[in-house]
Amino acid sequence: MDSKRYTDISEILTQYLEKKKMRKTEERFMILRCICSFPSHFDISELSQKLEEIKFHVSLATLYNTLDIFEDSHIVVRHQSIQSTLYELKILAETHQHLICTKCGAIRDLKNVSLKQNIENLKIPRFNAEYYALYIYGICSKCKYKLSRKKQI
Amino acid sequence: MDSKRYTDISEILTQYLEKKKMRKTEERFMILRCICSFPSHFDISELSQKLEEIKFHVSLATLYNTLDIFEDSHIVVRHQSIQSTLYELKILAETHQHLICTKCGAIRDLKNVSLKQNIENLKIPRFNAEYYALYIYGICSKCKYKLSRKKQI
DNA sequence: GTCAGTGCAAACTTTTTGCAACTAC
DNA sequence: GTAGTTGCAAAAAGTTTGCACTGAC
Repeated sequence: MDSKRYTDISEILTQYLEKKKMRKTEERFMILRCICSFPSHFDISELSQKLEEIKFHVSLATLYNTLDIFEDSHIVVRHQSIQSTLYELKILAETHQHLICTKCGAIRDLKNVSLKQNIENLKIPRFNAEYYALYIYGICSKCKYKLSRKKQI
Repeated sequence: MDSKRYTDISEILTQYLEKKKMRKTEERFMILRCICSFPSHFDISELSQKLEEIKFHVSLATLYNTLDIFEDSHIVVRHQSIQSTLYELKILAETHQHLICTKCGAIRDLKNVSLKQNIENLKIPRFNAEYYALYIYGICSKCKYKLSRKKQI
């Protein structure tokens, strides 16, 4: 687990909970610690599985509830994918754009710094932008390969 | 209903079905005709409702199946929103730049031509880009106004 | 001690599937 | 005629909710 990252982000959570007069439960911090160990996107079932692995049982209701809190406190961002909802640490999501294959649903990250700056520097009237998500849809190389083989047969 | 638009798009569907050796059923063309009458995004239940209104009953299974075909033939694009899946005619979806208020959930469209061109001209290795969606999250002017009034009280 | 937070299971929503009936070709 | 489509209902998958118990404050 990335303990440096966890230390920084847990401070954000602490301040958020204090500001909202919510309780600092063991579950909330353990879930956050677990999320910090994911290198990229994850869904509820992967998170639940990882928590079971370290013998820390949390109910589904609590996971959903906690991720709503993390989303509201801008610790994670939510991506709606075809199968289920994916989450990602916001600090990771800020550095990239998403490539989504419309055949298999796989998500890849694209890092284009100038595009990132272009979007962040947009002047939008009557709107306070906080963060963004760019999804580029298409066919990944694996599926393209499969499709081209199908045609040959 | 926009019959000019329907005439053009039904031609795309006809060619797609012939190419794939699939049947040109009444349902498929009536669903397309109905979709052409939506000015913007719609979901399955809105589409179903609109079809009932014109006394053309179609089962849910057929609607889902048909929209998969329309997506594959690039007639519609799919947006995963929090509540349910939204669809939109691809020709309407020229601007995929959405502003989403994190307080009230309102969606506004942003038209920034240079950003659009920037994204469309991206060179992405091992990925065939087809279309994109940019979601910028933040606070809309209405909610900002409400928040500022709250603080005064 | 109090009430927000949690666990569990049931409920709910959206989407998919199996199968019989139908129809475009 | 036949195989692709459709309708219907049941099933599956993901998420939310109700309620009793627990523990942070």
